[in-house]
Amino acid sequence: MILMFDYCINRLSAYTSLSIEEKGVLRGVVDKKIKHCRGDNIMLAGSEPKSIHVIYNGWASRYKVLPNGREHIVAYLIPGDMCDVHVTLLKRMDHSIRAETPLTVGVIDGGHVDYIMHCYPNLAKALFWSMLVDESIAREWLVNLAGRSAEVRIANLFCELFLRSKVAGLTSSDTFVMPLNQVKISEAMGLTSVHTNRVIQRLKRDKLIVVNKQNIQIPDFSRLQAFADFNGDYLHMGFS
Amino acid sequence: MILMFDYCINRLSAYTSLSIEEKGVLRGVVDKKIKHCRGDNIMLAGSEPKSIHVIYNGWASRYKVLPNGREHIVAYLIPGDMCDVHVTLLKRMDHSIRAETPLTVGVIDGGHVDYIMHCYPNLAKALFWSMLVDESIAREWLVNLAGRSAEVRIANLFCELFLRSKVAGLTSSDTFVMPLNQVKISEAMGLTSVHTNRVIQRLKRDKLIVVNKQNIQIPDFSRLQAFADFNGDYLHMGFS
DNA sequence: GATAGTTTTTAACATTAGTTAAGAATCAGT
DNA sequence: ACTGATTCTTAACTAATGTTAAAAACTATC
Repeated sequence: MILMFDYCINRLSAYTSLSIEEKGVLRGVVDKKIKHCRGDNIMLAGSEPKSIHVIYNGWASRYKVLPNGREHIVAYLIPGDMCDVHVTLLKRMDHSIRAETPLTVGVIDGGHVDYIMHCYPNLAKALFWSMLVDESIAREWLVNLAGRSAEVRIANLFCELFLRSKVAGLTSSDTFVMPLNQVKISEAMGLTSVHTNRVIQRLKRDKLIVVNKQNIQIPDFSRLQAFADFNGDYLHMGFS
Repeated sequence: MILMFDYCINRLSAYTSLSIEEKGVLRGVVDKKIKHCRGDNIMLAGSEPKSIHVIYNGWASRYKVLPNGREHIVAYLIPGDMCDVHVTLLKRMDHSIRAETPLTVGVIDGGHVDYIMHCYPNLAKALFWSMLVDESIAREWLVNLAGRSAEVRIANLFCELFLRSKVAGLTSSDTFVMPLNQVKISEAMGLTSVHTNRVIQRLKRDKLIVVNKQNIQIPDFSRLQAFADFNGDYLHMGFS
């Protein structure tokens, strides 16, 4: 359980190396852990959270609801990701966050956030950096939705999720865990679940991915990367 | 010319009221003005800019190039917007920025940025806030691309651009200036220019917008808003 | 190992948006 | 006012993705 925070530390370390002290501070400011069931909202659009949340395990999504009732996922959150650092400045959530699997989050409340921001400038920068990487990912998703066919788009998503999982320390060799079903993929990719299914079948048939329950193996990353027109620069984690 | 910076100050004022001193500091840190021709790159993906840029007049776009040569616009920048505050943390640009009209930018170089960040915490927060609003806009664009039909999508864009122009102080009553052609709209909306044209004709025919050269009049904003399924919360500027 | 719930798969058909290419209208510079 | 360049518009045709609904394959639980 002590290791829970390490996914987050791994991720921030892609930006800057954290001192033993800084890592200790990060672990120390977590006030409590909360467990959520799949489907629970961690945070609702319009709310004004006073604390920030770090995902220990499980996946979550940022999503918005359209008037026709359809829900659109604008980001996936994996272990180590922080949910809402931006509320230090934006006051109100402009989207909701939901647990997409059973999930545990660490809660760092407002006072502790302020403490980090004032006393640990290097940590503060790392937190802002992680927000900006989220922004960069959103921009790449825009290109993905606007300019790539369904097949290339989904292949691109798998490349991203594999690398993000890898940086967090969640992969074993060429395999990562993708605990979301095809409906959730379709809600993020702007496709129907039927079409998402057609596309994933083709990716499997062409051995670009090998799926075994929730484990996705990428037998040849560079082949998938080429097919997907994927360039990892936007993750700002030192990939070409 | 002294008033050039006011669009930016207007925008930041939607977040926090700036003191006379702070406004003076912002104006004072601008080292030089640069004029760009339409089509000029202000900043290239992969570069490591040391200064930040504020748009005085004219419009720009953030864009990425796909291997097939197609260019995708991921954000429009209007007078008062800052191009690249995030390079204080992200080092490399993950996208390019281009002047889409003749354009003047103010340049604030690195030293001055550091000075603001250290000595004017309120200003520093305002700059970070503007980045986070950009991120929020990117998320809304994701929903727009993934979940709305071409007609509603473009209507939504016009709502956004009208309100952003209004906050910057660029509108006169119900009219704003949209200096980009239909090709540029299509590059942002993930549509072909032919289809963009079809859609804009329908919006004009239904009097949701009235176009006169580069002036776009919105005779009944609430009607356009309803058609567009637009909710301005994501702009974080106090709209419902 | 039977049952209910969830997720994936299939199929037939409908619709939106893309493609290509050409013509009309508008604009900028002389 | 004339010319060339740009932008907008139209048309006929194509392709990608959406829609609906039902069946099959899993998964978890008793």
